[in-house]
Amino acid sequence: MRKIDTRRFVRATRSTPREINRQILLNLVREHQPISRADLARHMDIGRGMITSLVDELLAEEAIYEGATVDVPRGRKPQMLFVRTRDRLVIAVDVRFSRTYVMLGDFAGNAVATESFDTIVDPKLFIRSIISRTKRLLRANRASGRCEGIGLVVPGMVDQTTGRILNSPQLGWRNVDVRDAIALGTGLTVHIENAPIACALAHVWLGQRGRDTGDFVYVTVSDGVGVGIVVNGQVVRGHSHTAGEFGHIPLDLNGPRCLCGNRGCLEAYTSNLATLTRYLGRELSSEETRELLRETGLTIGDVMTRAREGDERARTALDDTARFLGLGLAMIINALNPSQIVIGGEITADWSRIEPIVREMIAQRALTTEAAATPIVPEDSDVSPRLRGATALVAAPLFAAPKVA
Amino acid sequence: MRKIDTRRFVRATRSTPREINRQILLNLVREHQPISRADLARHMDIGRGMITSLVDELLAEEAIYEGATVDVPRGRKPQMLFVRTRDRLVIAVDVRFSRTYVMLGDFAGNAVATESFDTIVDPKLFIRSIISRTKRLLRANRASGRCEGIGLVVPGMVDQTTGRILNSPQLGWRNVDVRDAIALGTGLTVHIENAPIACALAHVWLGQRGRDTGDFVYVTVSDGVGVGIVVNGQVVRGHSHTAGEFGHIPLDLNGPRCLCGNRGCLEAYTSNLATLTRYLGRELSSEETRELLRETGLTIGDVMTRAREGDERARTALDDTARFLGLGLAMIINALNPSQIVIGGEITADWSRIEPIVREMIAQRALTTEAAATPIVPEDSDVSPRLRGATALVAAPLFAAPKVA
DNA sequence: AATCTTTTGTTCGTAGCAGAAACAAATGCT
DNA sequence: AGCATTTGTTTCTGCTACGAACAAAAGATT
Repeated sequence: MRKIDTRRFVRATRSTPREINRQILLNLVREHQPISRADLARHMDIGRGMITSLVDELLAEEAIYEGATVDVPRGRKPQMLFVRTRDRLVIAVDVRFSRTYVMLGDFAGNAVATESFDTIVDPKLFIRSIISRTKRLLRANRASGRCEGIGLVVPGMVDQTTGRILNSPQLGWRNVDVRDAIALGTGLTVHIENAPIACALAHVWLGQRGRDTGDFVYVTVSDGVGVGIVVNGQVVRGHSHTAGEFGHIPLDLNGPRCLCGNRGCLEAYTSNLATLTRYLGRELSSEETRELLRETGLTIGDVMTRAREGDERARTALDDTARFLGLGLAMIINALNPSQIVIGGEITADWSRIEPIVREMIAQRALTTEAAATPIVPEDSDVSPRLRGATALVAAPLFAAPKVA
Repeated sequence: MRKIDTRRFVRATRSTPREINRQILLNLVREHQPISRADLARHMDIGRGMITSLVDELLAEEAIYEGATVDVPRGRKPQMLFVRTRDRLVIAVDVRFSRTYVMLGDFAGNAVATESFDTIVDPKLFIRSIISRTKRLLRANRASGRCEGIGLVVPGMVDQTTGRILNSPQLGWRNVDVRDAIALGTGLTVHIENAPIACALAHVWLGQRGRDTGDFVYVTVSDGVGVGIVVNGQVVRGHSHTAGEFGHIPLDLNGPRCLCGNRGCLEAYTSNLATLTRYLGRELSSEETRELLRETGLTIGDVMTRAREGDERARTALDDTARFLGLGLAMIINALNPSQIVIGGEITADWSRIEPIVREMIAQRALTTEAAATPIVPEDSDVSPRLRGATALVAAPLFAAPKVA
């Protein structure tokens, strides 16, 4: 049940039913392909005549294509339909603290070409670099006419209405217009999104088909801890674009100092940085620790390897991380009761070690047995979830439900 | 942007545009009444002919009515339209731990008659009592033909699909069918909802008109601490009906024992019971404390009165409650970044004392200045928010956006 | 081999509804 | 009285969902 916002509603016109049914049909093809017109008619509980008309429209727009006919026991052989994904391309960009990754990929999230470069801190130079790299990638792969947009994933808050990056502590950017600048330079439509939200979107749109993704929470554990929330099939961005900051909810008011300035934030216990400093027996927020990490080049991967090899201190550090992560996930479960939680980040590589500890903590704090049984699944994509997110930013709007009422 | 659920979508038919526009019009009348047809045409950016046809339909159904004409500087005087609320009645029921309140009220939330009785613990007897009281109230007020349904607000988890109360610790009910039993006995449609969610719904549908209620959080501080979440204009119920349990997120893992069995839950610091036991210098979960409270009959209202009269211990107890509430609200702000937080419960009576402390804690923990400035407003209705919530359960569906796609 | 059955996909006529324009009504101003 | 202005109704047009009839394609049956 949704209230109609009387300030920004969308009135229905004569063509609204067609738009809606067209989009339903497109999504049915997406999730059931290959599928015949007759099957679509049965799924939609509608006459086959209507289907023919809608399919003709989608074929004309090249949103879908006809494949081969298929053998059936009796009657005329049905002609199968597919959505066109292979030759619809996307430039996906993942901007991180130290490096930026650029991928030319198709609508299904498959990579055609990838490259990366050290992240340029100056926004103007960064934008110029993205524009020239985009042009070069498209030329090199003869993809100029087939690219449907650029998706940009950034660590930080994004205002979707203006396309500006409001605040990215990691990059040191504040109120920077990236979207329109890149759009102007390349002539392509550009979508920007905050990283955990984009990962959640990728899970919704590029995840295994047939899965219910109406409400879930995506938790990324990397340098920080980010959360993307999906409720009622929609992403939650927050009134001032900061929803999902579970990472800065305190587990202990007297806990270790967090980079945000407060004490005892979840992130100060479970981020890769936190695990590393705990492994080193150091203070998280001190400049010396960061210096030490830079010098030694020690990564969370190293700690995980050492734990597997029997290093007791590494094991304890990881087990503690798992324990605190479990507490954090229990909070999310109590707050939002999602149908599942998806975990992304390096620590999923050792998920079989981490999961039992996480589950135990959740069992302790969850209020019902159903909530305690909330599935916690590691992200399982080969391609970077962020690059898939960037891809989804471009592809998803073409399949989304039309906004009405 | 919403994904279409290919398992339970609603296809558009020839009459879908009409349903949508009809509902938009109805909501425009609701929020702008009195309003003329010509004004509606301007608001909806549509021909006046279309409006005439839609209005005729709504008039025939008696959803709206025509009022007097109004003086305008030039031209024909417009005929004003209103939604019919006065003689559309609702039985609103608020089930609490010790007493149950029943109200016969109109669609706008105004009370016609009220009564209350000691809550009957046995579900069957309770249902029988509700049925007979409903019949009596309707007869006594000559309202039999004008009652459009029963709204029932309960403390606990409700499954909306089956209408069963899954679990209500306060009442000791588990998997009890209340909806269908009362519907059968009265011949009226019955809606049940969990209390904080219903309060949030009342705020959306019966609150001051013209306010943006697309996303906010409703926090009730009474015997426990409950939270109703509204995102994208819709209520969040959670996958197994337990969303909004911020009350059981821990502030301190070694804190006071909570009734849920864990330690340091927000509720164990800020519920009325918690404040009372802190005032008494006692342990919350012990049976003795509950016994003592029953004997002395001390309520949170008494503590607030004493604080106003200068009782130092009462002041400290309330200030501490405010401090912990501030921490809890900061968590909610970081997690969901709502456009505002509405507070309900007894402590709002002394809001001017509580607010500064709450604001200070939020300022400390919020991540951005915008988030720190999230308005925290006390519920300001004269009628019980829960009874208004029960009313909204019945009234709201008639104004909701049609489910499509 | 001809015919029947079954299933797929197309075409066509009908009817419901949005959209636009013409029309009627009501009122103040000149 | 005539004109301007605004509100509300009616009428006509055209788009599109809906349903039925039709054509096509294949195996099964006689």
